[in-house]
Amino acid sequence: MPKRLTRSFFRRSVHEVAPDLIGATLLVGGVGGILVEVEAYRHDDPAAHSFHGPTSRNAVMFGPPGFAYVYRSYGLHWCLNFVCEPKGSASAVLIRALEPTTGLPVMRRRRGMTDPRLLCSGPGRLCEALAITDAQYGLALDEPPFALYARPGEVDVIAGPRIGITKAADKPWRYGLKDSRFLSKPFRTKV
DNA sequence: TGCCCGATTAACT
DNA sequence: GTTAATCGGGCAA
Repeated sequence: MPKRLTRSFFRRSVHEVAPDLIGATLLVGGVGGILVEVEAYRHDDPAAHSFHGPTSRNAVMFGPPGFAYVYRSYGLHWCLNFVCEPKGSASAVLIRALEPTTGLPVMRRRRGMTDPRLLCSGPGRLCEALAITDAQYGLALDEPPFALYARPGEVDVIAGPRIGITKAADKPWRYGLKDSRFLSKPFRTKV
């Protein structure tokens, strides 16, 4: 079994942590798979929830790294982030997609569909499949129900613009597993 | 206090 | 391609 990641893994720049998460395995309550798509958000990034300073929603982003930031998106969906960098820098990695490997029947039931490519390909879909809600807000990522495992070897990581934002939309801070069929959207191949 | 918009998704035309 | 569902945050008044 690959090495277990501890919270010290997150004590680095969000732009080092984010690409290093691609290929790692995330399980929540024993259900999950291989991370194939994430995005980095920095405290000085106008698109980041922490940009305007601490609020009750983003408070965990201003705490120590290695904890879960969960927020409601569009009043409907939950989105999962991993807090990074030294305490107070308020940076986080948005977990956008994973390749389901463990607990497929549970995920199919929660999502109400069977196509494995639609189970966790998108931040809201992923949270529904893994049963992430505000109940996981602020929990440590190296303790149950979370379990993270380092990727077994090197992988091809590709970068591109982030999705669904209008501010700082030109920054290539979306990272993905090259040629994965489980991305929420394909990365535009360079011409 | 009220208004607009957003790190989305599924179901439409 | 467009749109409804649905609600907290930021900002103007």
